[in-house]
Amino acid sequence: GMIAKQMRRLGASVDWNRDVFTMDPALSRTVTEVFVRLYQEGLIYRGKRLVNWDPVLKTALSDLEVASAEEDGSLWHLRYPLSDGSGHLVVATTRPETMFGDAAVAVHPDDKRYQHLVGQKVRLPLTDRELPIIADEYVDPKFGSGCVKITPAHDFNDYEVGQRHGLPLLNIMTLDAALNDAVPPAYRGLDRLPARQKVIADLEALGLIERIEPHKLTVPRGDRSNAVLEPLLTDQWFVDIKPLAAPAIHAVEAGRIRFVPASYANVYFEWMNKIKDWCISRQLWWGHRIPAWYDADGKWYVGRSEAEVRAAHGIAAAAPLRQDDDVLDTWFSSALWPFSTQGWPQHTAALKAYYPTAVLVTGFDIIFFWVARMIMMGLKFTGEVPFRDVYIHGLIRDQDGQKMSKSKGNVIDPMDIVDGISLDALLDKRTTGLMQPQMKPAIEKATRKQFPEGIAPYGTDALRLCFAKLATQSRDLRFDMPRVAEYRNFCNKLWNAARFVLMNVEGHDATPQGAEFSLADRWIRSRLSDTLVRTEAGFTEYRFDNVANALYDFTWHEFCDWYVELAKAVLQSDSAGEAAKRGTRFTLIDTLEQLLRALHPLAPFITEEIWQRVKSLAGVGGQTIMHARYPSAADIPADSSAEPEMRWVMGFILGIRQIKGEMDIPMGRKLPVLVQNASAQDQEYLQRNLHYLTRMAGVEAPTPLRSGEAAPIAAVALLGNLEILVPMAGLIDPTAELDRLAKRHKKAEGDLAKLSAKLHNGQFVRNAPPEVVAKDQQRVAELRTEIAQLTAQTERVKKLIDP
RNA sequence: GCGCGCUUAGCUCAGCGGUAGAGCAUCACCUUGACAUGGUGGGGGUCAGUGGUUCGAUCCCACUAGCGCGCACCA
Repeated sequence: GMIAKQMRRLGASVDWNRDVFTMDPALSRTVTEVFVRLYQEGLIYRGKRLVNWDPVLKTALSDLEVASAEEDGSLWHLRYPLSDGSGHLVVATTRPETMFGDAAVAVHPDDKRYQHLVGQKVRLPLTDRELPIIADEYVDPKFGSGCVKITPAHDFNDYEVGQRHGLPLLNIMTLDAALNDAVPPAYRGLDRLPARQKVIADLEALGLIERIEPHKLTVPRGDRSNAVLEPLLTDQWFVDIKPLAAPAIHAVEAGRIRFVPASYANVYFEWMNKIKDWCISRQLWWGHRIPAWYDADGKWYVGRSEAEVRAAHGIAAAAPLRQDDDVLDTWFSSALWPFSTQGWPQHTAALKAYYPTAVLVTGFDIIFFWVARMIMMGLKFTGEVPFRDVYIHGLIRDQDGQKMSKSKGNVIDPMDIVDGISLDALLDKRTTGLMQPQMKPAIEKATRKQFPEGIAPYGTDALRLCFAKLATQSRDLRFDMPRVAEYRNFCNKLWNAARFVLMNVEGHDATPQGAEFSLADRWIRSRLSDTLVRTEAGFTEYRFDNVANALYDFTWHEFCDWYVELAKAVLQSDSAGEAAKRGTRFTLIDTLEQLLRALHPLAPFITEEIWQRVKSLAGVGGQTIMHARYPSAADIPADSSAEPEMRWVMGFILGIRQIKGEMDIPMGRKLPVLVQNASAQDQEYLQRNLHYLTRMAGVEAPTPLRSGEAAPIAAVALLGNLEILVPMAGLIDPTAELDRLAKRHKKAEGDLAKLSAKLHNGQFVRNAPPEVVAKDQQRVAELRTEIAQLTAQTERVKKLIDP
């Protein structure tokens, strides 16, 4: 329920009518059906096998649920006396307590030290048993003593050796991992660890311990209980997985399923090629029960129901049948999800429509648990892959790169970012119901430090935009609250931009027919077109970070920073005609409306809210933005003349702003400006865009310097060959201006030195593509002009200081 | 042991053969009629190290160092 609520609050647009639960009757029937079919084909079998046993949860686990970690232990070298009394063999072990389950001692067949002993016997200390000495390639002669005790019922490798040599399986443990009645009375009932102490002590007393050395060993623990697992011989159900894995491997090899990023296919192949049979039975009370029934003799029958079993095997109603108490591994039913949810085994319309799906979006941590098994089961039971693309996103970690977990107390509930949470409530949330209550003070301290005032409310859109931005190809994503704030601010920016647009369009004529479109109008459309090219590419490539960036940059740095400001020059001008104002109003509302649709998948709530007020003004119909078409670059041609002219306008404005900024001249202060060296195009651009330049740069109308007229002492901005002069009298500190010039001069000289060295290299000129060489040559020419201008300017300013 | 990933500005991360980018942080200026959750401008990087390929390497290759992950595992 909580997860469903989170999904709704996060604006997931899923079909809630199809909400189902794995243990719903329909899905349970699918589970049973699959089990029965696999059993009938011989792909599910039951048997006494060595499995990973969790002695705390008292259930079998699959290999995937085992988390191994290196821990410190000891390697005990034990003396096993030879039966003929001629001495002893030394075996090395990390598990001395399992000696009661030994069935042999093994040496390598080529090991000269022990070859002569193969076939003889040793006496197992503390017991009255004798063990054969066998030869097996499994033994590494260089490790330990080169002799290994073989305990087939308590070690996976020893099990294999035992199978090869026909050794007996001696189970010495109970389900609690205590020693059972198969061991000498003195050890019975002891847990394995106390038992180990006692065995060591007793062997020591008998002088049967050669030596003990410290040893690092990998200890398998249950991923839920953290208990040390025991390989234990129990009756379990297994899936014979290789016949299912082969087609699943092929489907990915053949490209019928594509992993994104592609490197995850290797992870998949690595596991699938070495896959082992899947233990699917669990000794838990929660889950799908195994559809197998036992008669009084312990013989089992698999079927869809007890009635079917009785009918199929002619078992009288009076004869007792007992259903298997075990349940299935939860991933067994999960593996069927793509088709169990669509009504399989019936050939439903839903199955036809929604299987396979286009994409599975998931985390890398469940590629084996879930993705691989869905592929195997999907292919097996429908003959088709369950999905075409597997998009693997990274795992959100905390600000220190730690995986979020309840026990670490570093979990952040997305709802607490959306709604905000007080420190007290957050502390409460993180410290109640802890498995390890002793962690509470540390968690409290860390939480207080990180969120001294709790978490502010940021809203769903900010969180979603932030996650999109974080969705790079990397597999760990550090969560960073300032990143959410960044997008909260973005939403605020968008909101205010929309206010501006509405304020200027509501109650005015914004129809495009017969309107005049300014340079800025044409330019912003062209930029929108380019932005949509980028969002389309981002969605296609599953690069949602690129989508978020493209929309962020367009909204903030093109639409707000430039276009809205340029639009003011038209809308607030007395000289601009109605047709021009109409063109700008239309472009404002139209661009905003398309931008909202472009942003909607990432920020569903704010875009809907604004769109409802914008749509009619933009002449767009529809009930909800959710059903509006995503805007397409194909509908908006790029404008190849507006872009360069606008770049010139921006260059002009930025040049003057830089002078003002560095000289600490308030932007509001109108400055007189002269231009020099203007080309025909510069003059044309200048004339056409005076209204933009004066407003955005905060200058009076720039006047061209007449030929022959002496330039006043001025700060200079360069735009190609054009020199923009800001007279310094009374405004600019000449020393500061010299610093500024020197800085730019140094940079230009550095660039020039690098480039000319490159161009003097004959190899470069001969081998590099001509356009690269031409570009560098042009750049060198520009730099030379710039340096000449800067040098001349520096001289002029110097004279001012020291005439 | 096998496989994979990472190392770019103080922080979090893009870029990945042809003049180093963003956000945050930082400094200066700005109560400008959408927005101070803001505006304008600035400072800040020998792109982990070494070698190779190339006219040219942050980008490709090899090795080294550090960090991390997965799988397997020597009793």
